[in-house]
Amino acid sequence: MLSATQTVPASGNYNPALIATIQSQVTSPPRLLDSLVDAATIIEFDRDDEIIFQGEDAEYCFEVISGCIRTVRLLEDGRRQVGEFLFAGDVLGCETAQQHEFGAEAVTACVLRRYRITAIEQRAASDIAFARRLLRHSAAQVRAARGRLVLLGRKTASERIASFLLEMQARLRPAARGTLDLPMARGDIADYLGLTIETVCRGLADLRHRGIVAVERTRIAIQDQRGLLQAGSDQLH
Amino acid sequence: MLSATQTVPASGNYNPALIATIQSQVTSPPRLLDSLVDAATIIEFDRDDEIIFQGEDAEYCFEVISGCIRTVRLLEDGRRQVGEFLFAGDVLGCETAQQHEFGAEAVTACVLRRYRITAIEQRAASDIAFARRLLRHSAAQVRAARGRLVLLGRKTASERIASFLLEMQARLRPAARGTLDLPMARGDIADYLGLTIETVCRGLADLRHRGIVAVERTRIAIQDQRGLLQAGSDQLH
DNA sequence: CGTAAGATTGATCAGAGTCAACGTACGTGG
DNA sequence: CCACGTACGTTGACTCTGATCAATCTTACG
Repeated sequence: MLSATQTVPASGNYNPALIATIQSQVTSPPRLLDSLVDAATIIEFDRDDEIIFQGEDAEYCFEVISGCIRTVRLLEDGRRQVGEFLFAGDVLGCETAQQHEFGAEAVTACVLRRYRITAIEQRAASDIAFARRLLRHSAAQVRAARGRLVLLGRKTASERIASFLLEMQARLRPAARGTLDLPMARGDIADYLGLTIETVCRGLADLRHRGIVAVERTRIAIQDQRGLLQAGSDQLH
Repeated sequence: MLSATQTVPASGNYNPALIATIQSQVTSPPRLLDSLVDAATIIEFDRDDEIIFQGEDAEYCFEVISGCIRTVRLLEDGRRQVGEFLFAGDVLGCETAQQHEFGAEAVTACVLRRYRITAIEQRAASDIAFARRLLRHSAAQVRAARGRLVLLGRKTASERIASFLLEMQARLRPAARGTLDLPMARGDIADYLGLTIETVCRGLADLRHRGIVAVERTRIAIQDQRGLLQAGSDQLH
């Protein structure tokens, strides 16, 4: 199963452009786990490799150097919910719980930096600036998850899909002007949005017919930003 | 609107039994904000009072002394999502964001202790044990919100209702043996579970017909615990 | 070039939403 | 103390969104 190849301990020479941080993290030039980088191990995974098993004891957490990860919760009968997608710069599994309640899988081939959770906890116990950075990160995670409650609880299929594209637009560095290259397949999007593959397709087709996006398999061109915003119903009351 | 009556500053003489902590918090006898109690103000609210307005600048956070609170997000067209219910001992709005992204309203008349967020941040900057307690709390919030993603994204109406009853059973001290007195109305439950009022009623009726619960308005008697667990599909893969 | 995995589209079905009527409990005021 | 009114809860009939089942198309890759 775990076909991960473990490479040399972190050499520290990563490509900063790859890890350009996004959105909320823009304010914190020293990234979340930077100060622990020397204690980390670089690990690579192939597409669909299991990075964290659902229910596994929480021993490690990971920072994404490149590639895309999904977190996943499986119900007994096979129903699947994707918790989040992670991209370069994002951190995975550092909410200290006894067990990882979501699994994590590689959406694309990816490179991660692995940290011991105990190391993080020790650092948090002695370095207050570090603890506060963790706290900020954690608060951002809370807000992100709660935002998704609205999407899953109250939005229609097309709204969910429009919101999803807006989120990806904000988080993915657009390939070309207004063009997104989605790393994940329709099934992953469906399980992220609480829909089926077919409904995701139809939702995209709907946005296409309305002239809002052009869809070419995994490549999405956003042609009407205002229309997409409107279609997403993201504005609050 | 705000018919809150502001009383004397915290006298510190609350009923500990009322605030008996639950579930995850059981491990931390010194409660989250105990050390700041002297800087807090006691505030009371009537049923349906607005405690935090959606979009309001984040200046205060609250600890529930008694009563029940709901956090709420409204979309422009009136669709509503309840983020969480809070009971005695729970803490509200201490995830430091610029604004409160959910509003908060009193489900029942309630008594709160109000803290300045700046006070919390200052304390977190100087007291590392406090910062770690905040971190634990925040991590618990992340896990709770993510658990709800599965419920909203992948569970059927009856499963959501069963899960809800199980959650309330765990969080509410049962009135009598196996009996829950729900403080919230059907509409609140519906908006918490991403359903309509009617579907909540039908779901309860369904559980009743299956001999799992007895329903009498706001009072729910759980007659078949195993059946309820099964109906909730809460076991993971 | 052939195969397989993924994406799309169509037809049909079912679960939950909507609309409407009715029941029940509680609080208020006569 | 009772009668009424209101808010909330329940149930039924019907509708509609999104799921399911099935067929076809496209692309990537061996």
